[in-house]
Amino acid sequence: MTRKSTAAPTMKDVAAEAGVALGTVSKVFNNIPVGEEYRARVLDAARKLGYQVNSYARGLKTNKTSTAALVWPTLWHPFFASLADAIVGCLMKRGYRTIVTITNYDSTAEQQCIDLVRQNKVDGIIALTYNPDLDVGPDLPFVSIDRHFKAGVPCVASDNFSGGQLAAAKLIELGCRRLLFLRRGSGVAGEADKRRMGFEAACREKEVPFASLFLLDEAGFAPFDAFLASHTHGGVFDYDGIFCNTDRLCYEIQKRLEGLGIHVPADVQMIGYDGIRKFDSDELFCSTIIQPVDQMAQTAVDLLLDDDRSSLPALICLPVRYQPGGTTRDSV
Amino acid sequence: MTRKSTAAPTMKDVAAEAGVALGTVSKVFNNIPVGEEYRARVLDAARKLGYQVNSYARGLKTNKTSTAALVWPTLWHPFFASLADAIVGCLMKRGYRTIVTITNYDSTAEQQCIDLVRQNKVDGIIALTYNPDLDVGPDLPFVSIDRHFKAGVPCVASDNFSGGQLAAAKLIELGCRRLLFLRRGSGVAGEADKRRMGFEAACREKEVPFASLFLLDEAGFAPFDAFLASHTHGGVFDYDGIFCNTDRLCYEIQKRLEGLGIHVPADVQMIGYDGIRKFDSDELFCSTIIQPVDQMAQTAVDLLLDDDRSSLPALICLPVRYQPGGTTRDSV
DNA sequence: GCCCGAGCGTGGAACGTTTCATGTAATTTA
DNA sequence: TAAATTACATGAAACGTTCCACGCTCGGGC
Repeated sequence: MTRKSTAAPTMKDVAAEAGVALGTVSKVFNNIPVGEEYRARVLDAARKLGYQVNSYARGLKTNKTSTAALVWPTLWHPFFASLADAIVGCLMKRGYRTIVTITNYDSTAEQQCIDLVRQNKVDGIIALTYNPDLDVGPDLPFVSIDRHFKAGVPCVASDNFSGGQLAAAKLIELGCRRLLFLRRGSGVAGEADKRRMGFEAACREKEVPFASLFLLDEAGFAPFDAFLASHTHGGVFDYDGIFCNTDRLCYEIQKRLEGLGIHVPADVQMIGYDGIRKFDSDELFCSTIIQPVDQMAQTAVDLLLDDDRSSLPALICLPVRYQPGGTTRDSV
Repeated sequence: MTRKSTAAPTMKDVAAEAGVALGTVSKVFNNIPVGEEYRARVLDAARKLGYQVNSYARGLKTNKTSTAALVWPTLWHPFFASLADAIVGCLMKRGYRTIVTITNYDSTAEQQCIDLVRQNKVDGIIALTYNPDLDVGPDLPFVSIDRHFKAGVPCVASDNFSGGQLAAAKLIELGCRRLLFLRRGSGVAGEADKRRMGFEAACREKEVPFASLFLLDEAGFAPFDAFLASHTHGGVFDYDGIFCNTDRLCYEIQKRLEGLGIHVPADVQMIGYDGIRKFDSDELFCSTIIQPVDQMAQTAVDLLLDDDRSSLPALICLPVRYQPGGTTRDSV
């Protein structure tokens, strides 16, 4: 009787059952060449005993865990959820499991999650964070999504600048004469603000008048309402094209405009950013700049797992595309 | 020189640095009483060296991993995403990390994921699956969401039967004279079909005529279109109330009806099921029966982690509630 | 027919913890 | 004051792997 029947069988049990040495069993489960005769005996014994490799013992010994961690703001929001889904899928395809931690957009929680998963000896971390001076620690592959750190941390993002340009160009092409950019938050650094910069660059180039408005979180929609009031003359809003830096904001602003009797896209045309779809159908919430979610996920995973981490790019911008979705006059 | 400076420090290093025995360091990190003097020395040394417990060594020794696994169909769909988000949050609060695996609704993948995470020595599994005869294996806490297995596997679900009753009662209360139930798929066993059973029970009780229609996946909307055609007389659809077993289906059917010039809620009132919201705002897609997502998550986690697994309930039904969302005439 | 090398299975050390039996010093009891 | 008891730090064994040095066997070359 090698061990109590309730405990999980170990390699030692398999070795005894198969009549081979411990090292031979190990080789079989690591795909290291072993005589056919032996391999068969080991596999039979393993099947008979219901043996499974203990990944904790393996992780202790090898310092490799086949586990990556995701440090994520939320799974609630469809954009983050779809990106998380794609990343988990890519990691699974490469034989990695994924530990998911959720920060709720909180800087402190972000640091805690990173410390926590580091302690867990994961092989790498993919994070989407808001804390600009996060300590990602040494010696562990780290890929950031959509946030560009100073340190040697590679960042995968959609081409925000081009996306902003594209949105402005589309609105102009569709006949708008005066454009408005809207976003939440205040930071003018980092990836997020490149959408505005691209937008403004395109407006300047085409000599179309524009304004940019930041909606601070604490102020709600008050700044927008004020802007709307002060730029409405004779019941007509001066601006006939709006680019919002997320689909969500676009949707909210649209509802606000409709509530005031301003029709979209008849009176004002609008474009959002992200490419969020209703349920998992094809239908968009608004005309939008679509982020290449699958490609971003694939790129992030490749960057995280691939060997040559000595020469990592600082920033990878992936191409975006425009698609009409009901808030512009090109919608079918 | 205790060890190369590039490798992570171990308890042995901390013990040497603090001038105490290995066992003492272990006690400190397990909150086992230790003299104040010693505790302080150990904590100082650990801080100085940047020591962190190696959870793989600990897991190997204790056979406890502080890790749970989620076997999930997708993170794409907002209902599943929000439930996953809530579960991960509950687990984090209790000091557990979560490994997420994604099955894409595939029965084979479901079994593979379960085998995979079992091999990983997780402390428990929470799953939302479609394969009715999944082998969940022995000796590992397992909680199923929304799917009731035969075996001793506890299931957490919303009160589907009451939800169906509630939907029918609401439609009748709002003036509907003839009701239709719609769902995808075919299985008449399990939790999913209880929504129909509750619906039909309420219709019978109140003596309101009704029909139930199953939309097989391969047939698309053809069965519905046929039903619609054969029950439309003089341009008027016989049925003035529809209960769909998901918000998604409700939304799709609504669009289909509107496309045919049948107005919701003026001509037909509709109620869905799930309580999905647009983005993370409060706005619903349709009038709906809301599942108590947070409570389901909390219950599942409690069930998974709490000690007394000898007397587990087979099924826990959590209360649902109705909320108008634009597809019924009680919407504001 | 002998020797050398290739090929391959063997057994043990090591990974970083936890835990338990052991030993020592401090405190209490008669 | 001596013995008994408590309190607590100690160090080694064990958890289930991986991996390397070792040694056995077999075959080819001269």
